[in-house]
Amino acid sequence: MPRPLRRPFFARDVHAVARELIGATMLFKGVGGRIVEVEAYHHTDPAAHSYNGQTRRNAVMFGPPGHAYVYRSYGIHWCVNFVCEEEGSASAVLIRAIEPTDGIAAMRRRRGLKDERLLCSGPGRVCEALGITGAHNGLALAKPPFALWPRRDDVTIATGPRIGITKAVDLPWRYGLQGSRFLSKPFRAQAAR
DNA sequence: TATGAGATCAACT
DNA sequence: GTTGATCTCATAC
Repeated sequence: MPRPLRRPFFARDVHAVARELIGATMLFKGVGGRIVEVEAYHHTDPAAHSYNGQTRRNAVMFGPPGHAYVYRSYGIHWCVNFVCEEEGSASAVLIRAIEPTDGIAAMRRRRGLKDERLLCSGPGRVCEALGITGAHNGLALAKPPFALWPRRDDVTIATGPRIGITKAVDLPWRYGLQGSRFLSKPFRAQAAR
């Protein structure tokens, strides 16, 4: 078994971390799977929550790397990020999609769905399927209930513009597993196939 | 396949 | 009062 991902893994450039998370395994209370889609956000990026400085909501982003930043999206959903770089850098990787491998029955129950493909194909869906809420904001990723493992296989990474934002819309900071059926949305090169 | 409405909360103007 | 790092369901084509 490979060593779990710990704080030094996250204390690096947010884009490097984002790329390396593709294919990595993420579990929450034993439920989860293979990360297939993420987006990178940096405090110099107008689309990032940390762009305009620290607030109560985004405080975790300004803290040490290797922690979970969970926020409410559109008043309805929860979305989880992994804090990266050094303390104060306020950069994070948004987890957008997972290929379910562990605890699929629990995910189906929480999501009220049969289709495995739709269990975790979007940031709000990931949190609902894994049971992540604002109560988990600020938790360390290196210990329970989180468990993270590096990828063991070779992957082809697709990049493209991020989804659902209105600022810095052209920056290609969305990263995904090329050809995965569990993406929230296909990448352009793949769609043109 | 594509577009639109509604749900609902915290930050910000 | 407006706006989102969203998702689901309904209706139209």
